Amino acid sequence: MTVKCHSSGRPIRLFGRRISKDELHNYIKKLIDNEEITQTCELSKRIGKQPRQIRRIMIEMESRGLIEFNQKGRLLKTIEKKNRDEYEFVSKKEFVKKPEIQKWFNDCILRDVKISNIRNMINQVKDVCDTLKVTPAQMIISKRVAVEIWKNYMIHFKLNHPNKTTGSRRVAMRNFLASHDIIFAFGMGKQYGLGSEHDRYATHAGVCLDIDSITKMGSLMMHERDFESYVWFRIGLRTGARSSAISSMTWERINLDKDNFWLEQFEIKDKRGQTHMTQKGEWKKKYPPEDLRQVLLFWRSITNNSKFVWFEDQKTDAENLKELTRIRNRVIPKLKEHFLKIESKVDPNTREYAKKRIGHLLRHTFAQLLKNSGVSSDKIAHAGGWKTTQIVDTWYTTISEEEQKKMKLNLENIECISDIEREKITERNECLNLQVIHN
DNA sequence: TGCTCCTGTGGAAACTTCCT
DNA sequence: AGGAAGTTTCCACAGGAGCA
Repeated sequence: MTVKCHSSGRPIRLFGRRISKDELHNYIKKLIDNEEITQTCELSKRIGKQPRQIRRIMIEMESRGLIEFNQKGRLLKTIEKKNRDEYEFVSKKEFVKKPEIQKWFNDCILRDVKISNIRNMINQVKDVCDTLKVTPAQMIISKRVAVEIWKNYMIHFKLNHPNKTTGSRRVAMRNFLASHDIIFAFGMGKQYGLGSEHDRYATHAGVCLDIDSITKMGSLMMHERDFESYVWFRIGLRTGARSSAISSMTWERINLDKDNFWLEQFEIKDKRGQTHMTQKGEWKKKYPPEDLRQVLLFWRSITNNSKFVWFEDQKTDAENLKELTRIRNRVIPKLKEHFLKIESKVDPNTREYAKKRIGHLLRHTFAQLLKNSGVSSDKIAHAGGWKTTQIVDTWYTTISEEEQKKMKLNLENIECISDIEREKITERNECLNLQVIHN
C-alpha cells in the first residue's frame, strides 16, 4: 500500500519542506557517498525519519540502481570505509584516549602496523595496567620503573597461567615502551624478561600426514559428498598454500590447459607491493601435477562462480574479504571433523598439530613429503613460496627417518677403521663364535 | 682485519579459539 | 557474528665464532 502511494509520486516532506521522491533519493545518496553513512539508523537520525521508513526508501533506491546491497541486503561498504571504521572503533576506547597510548597508537599507524595487530597489542598492555592497577603514564616514568612493573606482571601472569605463551605480551610491551624512548640494546631485553624469543621454537617441524591418511581422508570426503572440503584439501596438499591464499584464488589466474597447467595464488603474509582485493602481498605461480587439474575441472563443473573459485563475486573488496573468512570458517572445521575420524592412525605430534591447525597442516605436509622424496630445501622453498630455506628447515621439515637410515648405509660403505681395530674386531667375533659352539 | 657461516633476536603478520 | 585473547609463522639482520 505504501509502495503504491509512493509510486503515485506524492511529495514527501524533508525537514518540513515538500520535495519529490527523486530529490529525497538524491539527498540520501549524497549522505551515503559523501559522508559514508552506511547504517540505516544513522541515516534515520540525519533525516529525521523512522529507520523502518528509511529502510523502505533504501530498497526503492536499490531497485532503481542508485545504491547497491550485499547478499544480506545491507549497503555495500568500501574497504576504505571499513578501515576507517576500525580505526575509529579503536581510537574511541577509553584506554586508547590516554595520551601515552594515543602516542603509541599514532606511532603504529605511522609504521603501517595493521589495525588488528595494533588492537591486539593495546589490549595486551591494557592487561598489564588492569592487573597491577597502574596507569600507562606510571609505567613510563623511567626504564627502571617500567622493568619493575613488567617483572611483577610476569610473575603474576606465570603463576596464574603457567601454560600460556608470553611472546606477544613481551613484544607488545617493548613496542609500547619504545614509543616512549624506553629501549633495550640488542639482546638485552632478555635480561628483564622482555626478550623476543619464541615460546615454542619450531616444535612442529616435521608434522606430516602420511599417504595412507591422506587417501583415507580424501575417500571420507568424497563418500560424504563434501566436495568443497575435498577440493580445498587437494589444493592445499598440491600447492602448499596458506588458507588465505587458497580462499582468494580466482579462475582467471588458473590455466587449465592440459599441456600448460599452472595456477597463481596470492600470499599476504609478506607485503611485497602487489595488491589483490586491496591486500598487499605477492602472486606465486605454481605448477601442480595433473591430478589437481582434474580436481579443478571437476570443481568448476559443479559450481557457477565466474570470478572466484570459492564464492560469488560480492561486488566490493570489503565484501569479498568477508567471504574469504566465511569460506575458511566453513571448510577448516569440516577438515578437522574428517581428520578426527582417522586420527588414531597418525603420529602423536601430527595429531596434536592437526587438532589445532588442520589448514596449515596441509602446508607442512606439502613440504615434508617433498623433503622425504629427496627434493632439496631451496626447491621446496621456491615451490612453497618461502623467501629462504631457513623457514623450510627450521619450522617445517626434518630429515626423515628413511633418509637417516640411507645415510647410515652410506657411512658404512666409507672405510675409516684402522688395521689394529679391524684385527681386534675379528678376534672378538671369533671368540663369540667359539662361545656359541661350546654352549 | 675482514670474510663467511650460523644462530639468536626483534617485530609483526596470520591465524585459531574463546567469549559474549 | 564479531571482538578479545592466545598461538604459530615468517623475514631479515645483528653479531659472535671460526678462519685466513
